[in-house]
Amino acid sequence: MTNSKLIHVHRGQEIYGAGQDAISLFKVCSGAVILFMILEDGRRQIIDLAGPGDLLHFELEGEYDHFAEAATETQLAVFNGPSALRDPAFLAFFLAQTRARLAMERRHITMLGRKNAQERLADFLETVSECFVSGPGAFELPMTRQQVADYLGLTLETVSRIFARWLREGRLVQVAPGQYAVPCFGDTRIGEATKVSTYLAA
Amino acid sequence: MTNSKLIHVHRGQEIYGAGQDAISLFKVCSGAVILFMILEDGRRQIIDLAGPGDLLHFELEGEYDHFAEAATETQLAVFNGPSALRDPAFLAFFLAQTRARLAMERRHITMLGRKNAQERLADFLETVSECFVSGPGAFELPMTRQQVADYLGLTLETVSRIFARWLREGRLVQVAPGQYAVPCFGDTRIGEATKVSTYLAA
DNA sequence: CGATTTTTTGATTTCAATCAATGTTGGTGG
DNA sequence: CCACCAACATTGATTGAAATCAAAAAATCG
Repeated sequence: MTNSKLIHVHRGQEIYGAGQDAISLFKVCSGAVILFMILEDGRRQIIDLAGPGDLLHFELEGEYDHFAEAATETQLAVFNGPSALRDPAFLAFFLAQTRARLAMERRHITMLGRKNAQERLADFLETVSECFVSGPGAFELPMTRQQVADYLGLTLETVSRIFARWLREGRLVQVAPGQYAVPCFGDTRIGEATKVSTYLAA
Repeated sequence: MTNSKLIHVHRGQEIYGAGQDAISLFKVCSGAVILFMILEDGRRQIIDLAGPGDLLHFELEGEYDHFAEAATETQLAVFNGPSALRDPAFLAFFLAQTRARLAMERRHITMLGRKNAQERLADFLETVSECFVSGPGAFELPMTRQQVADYLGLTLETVSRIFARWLREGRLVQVAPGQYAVPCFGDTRIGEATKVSTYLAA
């Protein structure tokens, strides 16, 4: 059995940063972690949002090239990479996570390169609604407008305006602070196959 | 020893496509391969440009979610994924390639989300100049303007305009069709540490 | 309850997209 | 060998989506 220890990190706390030596692997047990890069002049781009079950990175040696920070109160399992990979079950998990992350990043690249602001936000809310369910048809958005903007390659003003418009038009409903719902969910007139992103950005 | 067979693919020929079953792993021996995704309405985003030594993908089962096409005349080594991975040396290579691809994609995401057109092209030419060397300070660009644009999330007109400006200003020199050089290379007044991308986009 | 952070909203600007020709290059067959 | 065709590239004029600049309003926290 691969052994690990559990740690708790607070909202906003850095887990690791660019330039530091990669020693441990981290798996999210609860909460959410943002992974991001920062350019010399301070521009920030969030690469991914890791939720329960996700590994944060796949480095076994050398330095990190990015940052990891808790977006909410978070529990992490910490592993020693090289020794954990000797466990065939862990290796299989590691490889599966790797493939999932690569696929996620391909989608992210396609989104940033070819989609407009509305499509980006719609895609993002769809992803979040699948990963951070908080009730029937409702989901938690564990990020500020600035963080959403940094994920989508937009400004916080643009994100705020699109949220405002969708809420005004009733495409999106705020059920609690940080919690939203898309009313078309379960609406049989629209059909089960309707994607949230298609509905929102229509 | 992990066994493989060699195949040749012509410029423009598809190697695999989204929806097909992933059976084989491919390693580029010579030439260049573009990896891309296509949206329902035809918008295309190139995810990566694979050169000699690179694996094209890391799927061992299931369907591809993207396309691979030869950008030039290309030689590929084809492996059976599951059996190749039983070779520890191949597994190490596979993991290293995986990490390299993830890092590349993080940079790509950051570029698309936060950099302007000039910075994107400068970054790209820097990457290409390291991977496709064709002489002292010169490099081969194995792609059309449209392909460059599809990699950078721009239009071909925008790419063409920036190329034209840099060539006019002498920041970039065309040494042959499809081959360019950045004159600051080896210019001791600028210093060895000068990055091509910094110089071009300045 | 005051102070700070976060969000909203409005006015204006800007960079790249789009629309529209024109020019070049490379491959093919007469 | 050269003329022609198709793919590729350039260049210009104009538009448009999102960024930027600038306050004001809400939410969060000690």
